[in-house]
Amino acid sequence: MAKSKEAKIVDTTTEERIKAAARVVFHKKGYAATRTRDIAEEAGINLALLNYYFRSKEKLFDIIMFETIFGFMQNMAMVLNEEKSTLEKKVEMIAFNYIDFITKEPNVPIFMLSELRNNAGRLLEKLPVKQLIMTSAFFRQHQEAVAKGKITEPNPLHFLMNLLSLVVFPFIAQPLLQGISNLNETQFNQLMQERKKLIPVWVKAMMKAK
Amino acid sequence: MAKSKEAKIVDTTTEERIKAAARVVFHKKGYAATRTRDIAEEAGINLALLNYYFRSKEKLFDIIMFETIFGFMQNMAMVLNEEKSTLEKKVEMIAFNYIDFITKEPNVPIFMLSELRNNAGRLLEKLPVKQLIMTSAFFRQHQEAVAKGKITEPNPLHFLMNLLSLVVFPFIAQPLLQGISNLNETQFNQLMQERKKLIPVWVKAMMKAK
DNA sequence: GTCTATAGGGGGATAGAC
DNA sequence: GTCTATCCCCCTATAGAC
Repeated sequence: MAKSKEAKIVDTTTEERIKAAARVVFHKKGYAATRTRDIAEEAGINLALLNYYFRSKEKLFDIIMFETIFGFMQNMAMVLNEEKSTLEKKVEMIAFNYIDFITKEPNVPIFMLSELRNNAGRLLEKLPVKQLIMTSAFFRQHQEAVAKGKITEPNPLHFLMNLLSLVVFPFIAQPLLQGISNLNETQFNQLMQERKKLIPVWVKAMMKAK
Repeated sequence: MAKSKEAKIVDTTTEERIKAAARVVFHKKGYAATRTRDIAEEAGINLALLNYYFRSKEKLFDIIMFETIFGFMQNMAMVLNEEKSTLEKKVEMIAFNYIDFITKEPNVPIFMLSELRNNAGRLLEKLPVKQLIMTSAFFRQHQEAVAKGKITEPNPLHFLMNLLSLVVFPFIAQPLLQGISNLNETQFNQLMQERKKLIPVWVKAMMKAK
């Protein structure tokens, strides 16, 4: 077996290898800056095969984009819909799961949000995200806590925004943050690991602020 | 004077009109998806003039990118370096100024952070951002508050990340947030206006959390 | 300074051999 | 299914007239 300079994707069907390569390149560069030739090279296949399997760059992109959004939202939807766990436990789960996930896939958030900015309508219409989150146990539990006076801010969207902000934003701003501090990538990731435990504490304090 | 279909940029020098148009298009689409023809059309000039004034797409982009980052950081650096204002006042100022700024320029954060991801080194090296922020009154005041036991989290980077997260992230995630809620743009902006007053309260509570 | 016309190259997609 | 060769459009950049 020939050695390649970099670790490439092997040991699956050709179609899967192209998709895996497309995921890597699209996530890193975005749609416009990605060349189908980059994907072919990353997959270790010929350019013509890409069109043979997926017809066009755009169709391949739509598949990757859909799977990316779905994979990102699925986890959140599952956690937010757990009937048995408390609100506090859900905050812990989101912080823990997403910090681990984004550490492994640091390009996913900004990729998703950049591409959504141009095509939110087309890309989101297939996903029943709205119902899954707005009618979740998370939102119901939030309302109950507000009614009992345990949470001051009555709008659950602020609550969800705050949680996601604290978890996701540092990764998106990573280049800038490393620019103004002197952290290398390892030190930055350590900082993010710390946040797994800090964010639930902070969120609890915010909930009761007035 | 001929009427144009859309409001275009007029009443300045040609060079300024091209820059203003480039700012609009680059901010909206990013470097790769922007065509020089789009910029020329937005500026109401001929494509050749763009190269006459700026030599190349990349050179024009570098100018816009530099000015964008500088404009964004300058305000922050000023606020963080004020010797007279308290830490709490600085938090209020950042929240207030940036929510207004980003409401007017909603594409700037994701544009900046997307493009920085690929070229952080080249694009940040000209800016003395590091010293301006890491040695600021803000960081010194934070350390003093920690010493006095008024703030529990000793790392000022967490503090700055949290503040920026709460302010900036909701704008970046706007398409997704509008997708899962049913807010139109006006309602979304009202939500952001609410945050001007809420964020300082939340941050104060977080500071004392343990 | 501003335009028209065009060179030159890159990138998506396909034809056709194997 | 997979490859090589190639088409052809689009985009950046420039030449040259005015």
